[in-house]
Amino acid sequence: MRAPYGLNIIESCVTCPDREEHLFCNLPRPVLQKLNEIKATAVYPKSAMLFIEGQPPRGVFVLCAGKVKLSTSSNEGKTIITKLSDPGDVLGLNATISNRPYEVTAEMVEPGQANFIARDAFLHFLRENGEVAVRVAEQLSRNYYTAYEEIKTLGLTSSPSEKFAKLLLSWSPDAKGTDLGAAVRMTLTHEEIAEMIGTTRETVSRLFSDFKKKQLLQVKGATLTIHNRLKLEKMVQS
Amino acid sequence: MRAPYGLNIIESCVTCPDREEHLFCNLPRPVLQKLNEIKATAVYPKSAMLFIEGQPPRGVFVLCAGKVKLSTSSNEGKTIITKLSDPGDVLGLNATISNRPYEVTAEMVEPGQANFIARDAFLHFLRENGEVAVRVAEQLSRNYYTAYEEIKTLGLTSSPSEKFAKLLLSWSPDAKGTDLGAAVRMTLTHEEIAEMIGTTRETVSRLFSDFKKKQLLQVKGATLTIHNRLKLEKMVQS
DNA sequence: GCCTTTTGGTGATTTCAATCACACCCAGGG
DNA sequence: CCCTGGGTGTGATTGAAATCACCAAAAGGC
Repeated sequence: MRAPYGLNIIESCVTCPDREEHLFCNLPRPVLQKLNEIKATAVYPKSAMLFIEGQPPRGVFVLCAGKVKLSTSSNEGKTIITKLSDPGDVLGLNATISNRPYEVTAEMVEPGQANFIARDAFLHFLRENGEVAVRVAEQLSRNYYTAYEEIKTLGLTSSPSEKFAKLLLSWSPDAKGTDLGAAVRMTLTHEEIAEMIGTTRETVSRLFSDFKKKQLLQVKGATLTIHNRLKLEKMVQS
Repeated sequence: MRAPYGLNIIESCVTCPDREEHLFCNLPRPVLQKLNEIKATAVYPKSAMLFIEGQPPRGVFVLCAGKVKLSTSSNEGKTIITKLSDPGDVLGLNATISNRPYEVTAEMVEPGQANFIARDAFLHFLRENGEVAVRVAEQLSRNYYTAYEEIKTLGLTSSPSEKFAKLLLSWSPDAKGTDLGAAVRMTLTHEEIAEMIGTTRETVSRLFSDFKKKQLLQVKGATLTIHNRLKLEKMVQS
């Protein structure tokens, strides 16, 4: 069973930007073949939910194309976005491994495609393929580190401006330590940015104004360019 | 090589309160025997540091006795306490598995004892003992969930009073949903509580006053008793 | 026991972001 | 074309917690 426009695990891996980061990249062909047998590919429109926080874990989703927003909400309606996932990411891994409810909601923010692997088949596959199990452990460990970074940001970063600077820097990981202006395509609304740094829409609006005034960045349509990366770096404490 | 006062992995496990939670409990004797061969037991005084945030991972520590405080600091001196570990917990696991620097500082808050297993020996041991590797994956997954809970608390819980209520509830996990007063021994200073819920010492002081006034709790020496658990539960949102 | 140090209590003041309240822009649909 | 609605900019007001500034109480050290 082939994916609608030819994207499946094998092919998506060919284009992985950073192969060691991805669970199923650089596996021997026969193993990939087995993976292809147990996966089911589907296309998702914008705003489709792959899974919702609290649901029992059905299995994992390997994102092939599109962007996914991972978020949690309090029952009062406040929402935090914890991660934006790109193609290659494996979603729902923790819940599937530990058989606990999904801890986040995964929603497509750009239409795309994902391979679904049901829990039973996935666990069975892991048991048969030790090397993949090791990768899963490594991936879990990475997830943990990401979560820990988030804790440090939320717990130790005091001001919204600092968190905002941190976020901007995370968007232009290249040109680290240099003063070169990096251009990033920004698809998020101010509301969503607010949910990423734990503040309000209005504050994000004001932050954009301030940062523009301070010559730190520039916005033209959906393109955000960062001038003065060094100043931004000086703003983040830890 | 026996531990100074007879506590080693095998014996500490006999007293595990919740065995499935612990990495090395209920393993077959020969496996435990191998573990005993590669471990080194040491006694630590109060305030001893097992490891410090940022250090390269030397290995894991299995806590046998005492209490350990895990914390992170910003370079501005602000500190958050992310966890208090009890006997049976494995410390430094993530760093050791993924060969990244320790992400936290582990400091004894009560004098105690721990078994140290050096990284190389530990990884070798895991490779030889698949069943333990699986437990490691499960433990990593649990660590992730704990971290995620922390994120939810930090990101979605607005007021200090709510976080304080949450913390108090986490201290009396028994009598869930009942109105029975639970007594807890409290060894933390207000300063440390502040570091756990991300607020200031003064605010914690005021919270204690408020909660006493509202008949929610009572403090006598180091013993804290919680009345009105139900009201506390109503205070926490998610 | 006394003296130092750490910890805890509480008022007064300040500050910074949330909230409220609009007004504006611009894209898409009928 | 206008009209609707989501997204955005910005002032005014408010409020809750940080900060500052003490003092009191307890815990150790000798």
